[in-house]
Amino acid sequence: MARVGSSGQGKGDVAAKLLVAARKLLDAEGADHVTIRETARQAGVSHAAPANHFADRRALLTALAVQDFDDLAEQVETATFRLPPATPSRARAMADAVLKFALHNPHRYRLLWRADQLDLANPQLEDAMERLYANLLATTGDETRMEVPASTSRSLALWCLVHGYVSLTIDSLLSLQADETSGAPRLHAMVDLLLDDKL
Amino acid sequence: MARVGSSGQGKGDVAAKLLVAARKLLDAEGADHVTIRETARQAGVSHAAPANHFADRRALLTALAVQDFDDLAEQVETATFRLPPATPSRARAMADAVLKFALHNPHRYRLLWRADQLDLANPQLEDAMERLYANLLATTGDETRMEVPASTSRSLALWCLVHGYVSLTIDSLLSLQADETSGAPRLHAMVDLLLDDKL
DNA sequence: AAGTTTATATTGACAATGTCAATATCAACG
DNA sequence: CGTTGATATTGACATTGTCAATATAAACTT
Repeated sequence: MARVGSSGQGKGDVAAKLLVAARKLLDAEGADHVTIRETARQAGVSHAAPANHFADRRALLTALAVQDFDDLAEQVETATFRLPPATPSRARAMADAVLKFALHNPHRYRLLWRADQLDLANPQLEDAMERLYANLLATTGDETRMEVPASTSRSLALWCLVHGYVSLTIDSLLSLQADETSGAPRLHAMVDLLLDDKL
Repeated sequence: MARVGSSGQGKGDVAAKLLVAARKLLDAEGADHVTIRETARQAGVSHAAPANHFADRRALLTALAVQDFDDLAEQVETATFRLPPATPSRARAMADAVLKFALHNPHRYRLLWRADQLDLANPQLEDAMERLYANLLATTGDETRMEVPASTSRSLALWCLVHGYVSLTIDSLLSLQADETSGAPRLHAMVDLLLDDKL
């Protein structure tokens, strides 16, 4: 059984130490460089020890993604919860929060959408994703939760626009000179373009 | 020097055979399963033979991406070139073409944006990307080529919207029930939402 | 024609990885 | 005290990308 807090081991559980090590690797070099063996090395355990806490590499990456989905959801929440729903200013705040998160830690943002590397059936991941989506789709407030009305939704379009822009931006794939430092003004303008005369 | 068509070798150059094998692997299992050794095996050459034609794995994947960028650009062109610029119908046609390409071969579409796996400095890749972007950004026709005006552009917003939707769709990350078979109607509606009262 | 260069192909090796099997350790429990 | 169960370790295996050494054969030079 997993001992609680009995003997004084330096920091915490092995699982926790592994997650810390894996996160450092993710932030430094990206998901592809988060290897089980290097993570174990950084955590100071043998190369097979992680198997007791994470079934395989996918499970380890999924655990990281759960943290990051929650982190992003929280940042979006705190950036928008005070603003009135269905307003351009709230939409801009959401876009800003996502862009800021992704620019600050691109590897984390990329991991969130690497469906091939994650265990999408993981309940914790599902919950964390749902939490984020609940916030994203509540931005324009024209529908409640996951419900998609007849044709489409402003919220969905807004989210796709933001995600597309952010994804391409952090990979420098827009092939457009960025004369603006943060890129946020351009995103603001695009959000306004989508919402103009509609809110 | 590379011999031309001298001796009767079954199909074509080794480089060509490698690309064919690599493409089959890409389509079947995704970029992560396009390994140099398996590609060589499928092409019937030794595991080190590819090194003569592709410097490393990245170069092989880049060669695939060049073909796919060109392919996608061509499909967007043929789907839109007859339609009048700066019209919603042309924008919808562009969106349809991209979505169709991605749904038909998701692994190819994903590869295009895997900046970490591609050699973005490769001139052929740059050309192919530029060709695609020229088409994408000409969809709404409010600017000529790569030129980004003062604030933003409808074209850029349109492209980000389409790319975001398509990316999330092929990875089943929208977490929305798809009661529509193709997903195209929903994308149409979102495109209209962006362009309404502006064209 | 003979010799030399050059491109390309092969074999073999190395370190690294994910994962499995066998074993060891060690605390909790009967 | 002995057993059990969770966890850790070592060792092994197949696979991968890449490099070095070598072989081959065509093309070019003299």
